[in-house]
Amino acid sequence: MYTKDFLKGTLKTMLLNLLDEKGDMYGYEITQTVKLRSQQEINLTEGALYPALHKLEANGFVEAYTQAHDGRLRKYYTLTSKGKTEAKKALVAWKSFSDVIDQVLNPRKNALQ
Amino acid sequence: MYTKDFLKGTLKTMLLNLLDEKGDMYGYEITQTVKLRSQQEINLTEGALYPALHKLEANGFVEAYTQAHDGRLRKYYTLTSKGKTEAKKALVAWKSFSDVIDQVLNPRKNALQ
DNA sequence: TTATTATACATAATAATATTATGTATATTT
DNA sequence: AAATATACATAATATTATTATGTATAATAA
Repeated sequence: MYTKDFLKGTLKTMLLNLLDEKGDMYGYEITQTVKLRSQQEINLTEGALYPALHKLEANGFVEAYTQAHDGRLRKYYTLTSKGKTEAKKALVAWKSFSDVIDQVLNPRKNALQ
Repeated sequence: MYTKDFLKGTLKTMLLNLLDEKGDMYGYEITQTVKLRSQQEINLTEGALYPALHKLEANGFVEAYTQAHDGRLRKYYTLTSKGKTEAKKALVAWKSFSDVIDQVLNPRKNALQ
């Protein structure tokens, strides 16, 4: 069931697929990209973002390295090969999930019930 | 932000809109309808469904009445006018949310970033 | 005939994950 | 000089899902 994975959030899917598309990114950069792409609708909070990134790392989906930039440290995340596979799976699961919800909310006319 | 409402689930949206479309329904009937329409993908659990229905009732979005049927009691839920308004709002919010997530995952080519 | 499954409701314990608040620190803009 | 932006992180709390458990009747299978 997709349900289990998605009723609780789409954060993991966004993180994995942004890294897959754009290459290495650091946390703050991710928040800005998501804000921009969502027309300011999604404002990732630190309390959600950083624990989620740490969990992806603990699961071996990403690896991290720190780099200085203008006197501040940035922690960059890279997708592992395991993470690339997971990114694709998560994307398919999201599409399936949103289709299924749409089907529940507005079933095809030929469907039963 | 849609985020706040939806990162945590689509259950409320489904409940309100099924009642809006199909008229009065009882809990078990809702689980079967959702299972059928989702091709068995979504299996609403009692621990999620009943508290969610009770909360909708507490918020004045639905009203409940009990009816006997073949020796068993069914608790039917009816949308209130407040609930109808909420159903429409929730449907629009879901569509916006899924569009926004799609936009983050696969931004239009003309978009920045 | 008995056991299992389906129907029908409900709640408690637990897990997962989000929001909010707080903390540290530097750079930039007002 | 103060406020805002950049950059990371964690703790307290809230919400909501899963899982387990409980009660009860009807229908089906062994």
